[in-house]
Amino acid sequence: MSQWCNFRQLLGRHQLRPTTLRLRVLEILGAAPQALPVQKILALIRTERSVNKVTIYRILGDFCNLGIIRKINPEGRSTFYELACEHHPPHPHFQCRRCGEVQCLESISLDHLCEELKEVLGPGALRVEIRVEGICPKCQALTPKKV
Amino acid sequence: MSQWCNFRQLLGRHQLRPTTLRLRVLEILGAAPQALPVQKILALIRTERSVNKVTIYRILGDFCNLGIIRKINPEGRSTFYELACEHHPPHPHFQCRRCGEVQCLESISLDHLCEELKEVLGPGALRVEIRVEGICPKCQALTPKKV
DNA sequence: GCTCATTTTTCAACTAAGTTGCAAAATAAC
DNA sequence: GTTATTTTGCAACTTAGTTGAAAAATGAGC
Ligand SMILES: [Mn+2]
Ligand SMILES: [Mn+2]
Ligand SMILES: [Zn+2]
Ligand SMILES: [Zn+2]
Repeated sequence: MSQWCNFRQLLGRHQLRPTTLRLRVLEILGAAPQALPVQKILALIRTERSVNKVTIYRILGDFCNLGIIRKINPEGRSTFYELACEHHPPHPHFQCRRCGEVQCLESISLDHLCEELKEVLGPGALRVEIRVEGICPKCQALTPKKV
Repeated sequence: MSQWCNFRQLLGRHQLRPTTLRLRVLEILGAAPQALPVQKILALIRTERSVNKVTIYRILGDFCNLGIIRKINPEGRSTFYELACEHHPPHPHFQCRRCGEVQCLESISLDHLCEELKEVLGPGALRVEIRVEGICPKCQALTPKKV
């Protein structure tokens, strides 16, 4: 998604050392066209080297607390993550019931919807997560509708 | 939430026998002013009798597949459920970062927001889940903001 | 370069939610 | 009452994520 960020600089701004793993996690999230589950991130790194899952969980947890990445809670047991840099303002997501993938609906601004919601919610609302559920085009194609 | 439904009838319509446990689950969800986590449902029933968690998971799973109840995926590891009868059309939810409770924002109609989203999504969208995150009034009161 | 303090990564063990297959119990149909 | 079907329970398992403490890597001061 974002080749535009300087990840070393980003980490520095948050007093985090630019270790190989931290940079790799950011690169992976930055290159992904969609939000990724932890397992996928782990698997990608493990094609190159060995890592302990605890390390990845801790890296993701730290990034999330600092607001560098966003955590997404989709249907199912695994959590997904995506970059939260200025090139990726918050947006709704689409999750496929078949394959479980989580697509970004970047064309839909959350700001607009949030305005409506905030009228009712007041200032207590810190974040809004919108998840649309359905069948993705890829899966639709696999099982064409019977006529 | 809903004392207005005839649960025996509801189960009958779906060819499910009106067993004590199934009715109890519906009553609990119907009486709750908010969505409940599985653990809470289990705990409530266990104040009255002994139950195996598997049974509850199966009852909730069946209800969910039949559209009798709705599953909510909040932050955290436990799933929440709520009645999905005609008295409870889909609506956004508010989840507190402190206590984790999931309140229903019934005053906000999803239909309106869905219209906007559907323009972009086409007919592939089967369901929309909106989750607002923040601090609930109860928890706000416990930790008053420092002036 | 060497020493010490701090940060990062690993390891092993654990927790908690949810699942599976099958047996026991309850219920309905005959 | 006997039998077939549905529901519930039991035990064992899976999977995502967590914990605490040790080992390894790094950085600062010398
Ligand atoms: Mn996204
Ligand atoms: Mn609700
Ligand atoms: Zn799909
Ligand atoms: Zn609260």
